[in-house]
Amino acid sequence: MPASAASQLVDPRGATGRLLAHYDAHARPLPWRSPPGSPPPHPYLVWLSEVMLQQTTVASVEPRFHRFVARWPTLQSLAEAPEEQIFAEWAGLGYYARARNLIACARQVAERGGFPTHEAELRKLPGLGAYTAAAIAAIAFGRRAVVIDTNVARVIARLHALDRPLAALGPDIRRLADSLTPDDRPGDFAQAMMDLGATLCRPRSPGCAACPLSADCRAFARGEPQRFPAPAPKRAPRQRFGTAWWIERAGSVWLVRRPKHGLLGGMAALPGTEWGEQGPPGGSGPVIRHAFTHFALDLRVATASEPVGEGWWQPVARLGEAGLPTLYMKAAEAILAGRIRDAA
DNA sequence: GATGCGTGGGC
DNA sequence: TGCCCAAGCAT
Repeated sequence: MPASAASQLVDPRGATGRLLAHYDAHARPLPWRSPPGSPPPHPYLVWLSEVMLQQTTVASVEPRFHRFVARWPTLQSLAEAPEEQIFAEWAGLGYYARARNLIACARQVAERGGFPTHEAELRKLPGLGAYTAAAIAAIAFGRRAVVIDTNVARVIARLHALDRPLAALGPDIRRLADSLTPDDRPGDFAQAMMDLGATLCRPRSPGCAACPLSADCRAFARGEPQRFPAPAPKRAPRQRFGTAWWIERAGSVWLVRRPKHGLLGGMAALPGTEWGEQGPPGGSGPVIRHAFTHFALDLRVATASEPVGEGWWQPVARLGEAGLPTLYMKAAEAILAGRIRDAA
């Protein structure tokens, strides 16, 4: 790929060199990362961490990554693990399609005897999109790949003072990121850009005084770098209502598994009604308020006596092992907290 | 290109 | 408290 006209605006080698020097001195030590300039981590660890990090913060991922690796130290062990155990280990991390794709990907890769080492082949695996395929190619295999996540996109938008929303900047961001990406150390470069976005070039209150790219940055030169790029337009929040059933016998509660696809797909759950726009539902029992990305849910947790649908009895004392998503953990906690209050 | 898909933390 | 945001992907 030839250097684009953008290289007249930002000197690729100069800016890239300053960025990598800053990374060599300030790279955050992370459990899935090897120090700058050293051999890369095992592709299994790069893949696992990258999938966990999709739309999820480092702070949330760290403890979960340790647990996953302790339980399934190799790709082969993960590929052979029962699905329910993997779902349970993922519970609370969110975006559960990632767990489904993780399982499918592990099995495919085990079958073929290892990860492909080129971006285009990685891109075909379940759960690996443009970002993750490029990140694994660069970080695990040292391939030159244009790695663009939300951090990189924001850094690029500020370097060039692009003030439209990121959704409208895709092709521009890609071209400019390409022109900045070096042939050497592409993995370190990608991680350096992401570190920069996470620690200095933050969405709000960017730390330009310590930034190795401030001399290259048009947004900095204009002042108010936090104005770039423009925020995404907001969507009107929606409200839904539903009822879940707490069915308990002899110290166990009746759980079901949600359908494979859609919201919380494949995860353990309390049985309940569909969630609709009409409400709030009648009946008695605590109401849980839970904010999903695209709607808010008021869920009444009502007690019932007869098991509903296919499911299993889960001992209440071991509810934590059931792998319930956060919504249902909150529902269970509301029931159990009410019980403690009643006893007092 | 837009929409559906979780959750926790920061301010 | 409410809002914004996070190492995105699939359709």
